[in-house]
Amino acid sequence: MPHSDISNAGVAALFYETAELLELSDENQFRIRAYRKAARIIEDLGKNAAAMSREELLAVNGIGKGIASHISAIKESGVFPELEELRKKFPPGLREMLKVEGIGAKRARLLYEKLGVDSLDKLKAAARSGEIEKIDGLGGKVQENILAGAERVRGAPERMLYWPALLLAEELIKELRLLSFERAAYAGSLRRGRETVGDIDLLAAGRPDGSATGKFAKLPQVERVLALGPAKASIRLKAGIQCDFRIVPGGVYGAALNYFTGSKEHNIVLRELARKKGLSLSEYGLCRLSDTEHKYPLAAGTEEEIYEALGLQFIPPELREGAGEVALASRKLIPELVKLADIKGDAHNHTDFSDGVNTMEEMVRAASECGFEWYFAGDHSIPLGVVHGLDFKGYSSTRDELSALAAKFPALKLGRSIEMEILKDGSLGFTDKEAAGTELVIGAVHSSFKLAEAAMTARMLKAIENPYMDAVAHPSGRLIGRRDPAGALDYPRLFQAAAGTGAAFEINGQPDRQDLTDITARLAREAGVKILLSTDAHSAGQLAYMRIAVTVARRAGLTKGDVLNSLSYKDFCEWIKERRSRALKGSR
DNA sequence: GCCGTTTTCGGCCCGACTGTTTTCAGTCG
Repeated sequence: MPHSDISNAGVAALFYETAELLELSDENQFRIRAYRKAARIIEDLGKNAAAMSREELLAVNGIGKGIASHISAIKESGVFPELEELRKKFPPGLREMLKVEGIGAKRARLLYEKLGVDSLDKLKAAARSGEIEKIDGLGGKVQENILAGAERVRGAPERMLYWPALLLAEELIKELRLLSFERAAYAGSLRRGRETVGDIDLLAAGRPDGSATGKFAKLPQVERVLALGPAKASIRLKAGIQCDFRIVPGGVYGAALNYFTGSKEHNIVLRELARKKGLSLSEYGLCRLSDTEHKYPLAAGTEEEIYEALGLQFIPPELREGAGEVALASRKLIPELVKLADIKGDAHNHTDFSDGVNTMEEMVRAASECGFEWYFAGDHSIPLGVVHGLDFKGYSSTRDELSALAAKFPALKLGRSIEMEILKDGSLGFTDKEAAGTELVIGAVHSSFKLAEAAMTARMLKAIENPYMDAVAHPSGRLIGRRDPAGALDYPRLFQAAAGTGAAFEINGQPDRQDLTDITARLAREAGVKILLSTDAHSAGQLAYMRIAVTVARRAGLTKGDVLNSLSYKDFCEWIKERRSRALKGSR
């Protein structure tokens, strides 16, 4: 029976496991790299890999004949035969051991072959009994570290949401400034704007003489020091996340920032490109191959110089995932991404009329202080009783209240939006006649998440076909780390329908939503769907979440023109009016 | 296993830190 419904995450997991077992087999490192790369590419594909044709798969950079055949075998049988063979060679416990800090493939295999260690428990026992230090090449210190590492091993590595990690990084950078580093920045996956991060990477310009890393390792935020050298410190923060801090000379700050921002895949593509030009790229700059001491860099001070010296357009950090962006940059096809300064307003948020904590006036004041040109104050609709969803009467009376605020905030154009319930059958919380009397409808699902894929897709399609559905909010319903996305929604169909009625889709900026994601937002734009960036603020302070929504949009490659928030108040209102009138004609 | 304006074979990014060694392997990012 074909298993074309196997998810991309499922396929990727098989390839990641294959890479690990090949590593234990001491296989060709480039073959291992190819599996890891393919796994990452598949994770971020957007479309279901198992449902793609061989030709489509081969067109993806990083997927060749081998991987394409493997995917087709997995689709047919549900298993990956090569992986099944590898699994027979090593006990499953060896993969557990690889999670221990300081144990890689070589040591795991060494411990297995010399001592028969094939589980975390046996590993701890071997360390305690002093057997490990007797092995050639290992010693007492290694044994000690392995024991400590084995005690700390947990399940899946914990990742922190983008927003708290960002605030933490900004706090640490303030500390670095107090240590008199003038130039310091966060890099890594945080700078690339990934929805969660596994660690925080910090960089500062200065003399790597050991005094600064030492001071950094003594900051009050530090729980434990993992490694400490003159140029680099790795620490575990009390907030429960690792932080790698690196000091580089000011002259190579740009090269270091580029290297430290990654992604690893992006760096590899850049370095390969450099090699083809007879150059070598590292955190010390772009140098001639002969200049092994990095004494005469051709570019090093800024990232811009490096991309230019490689013959590339500058690539914003959010696009540096090794997913073809370097090829685009070489043809000058990187778009001008939307930025926070382009954003003129927010349309999805809440007051204390429903489940927000601030009054309408407080929200409007906060919006005004954000420098917005316009603000559509929102609230939930019926029948969402638990959050005091408004009926049409409630919507109308609170809209009058909003109008009364206009005089107090003359610089801010105001509107009233409603986060409209999409019921189980796809109908809306308001009748069509009532919906026609609203200024902006943003539809959302808050119940019956567990419908099967077909039923959920049909429900959303019906909602999108409603001519008053102006935008669809957080379609997957996921809460990162707490609630999984609604089972495999058929996004291509939803986006096709939305392109037909002109309905927009939202990128929700709540830290644990980020929904649409970078991947689905990219698909939406390709289908011709407009995107609404939303804070979904439930308090005045949460209007800052627009920054998150913009980051997701940038990762999706969206420009100002793709995003409704960049429209002036007049144009935004015009968009709503025209969209509804077109959808009404289409629905007749 | 992937890839190609030096093509279908022979390459494939680069460096810091640690611990164990006296020049390097393993791990990590």
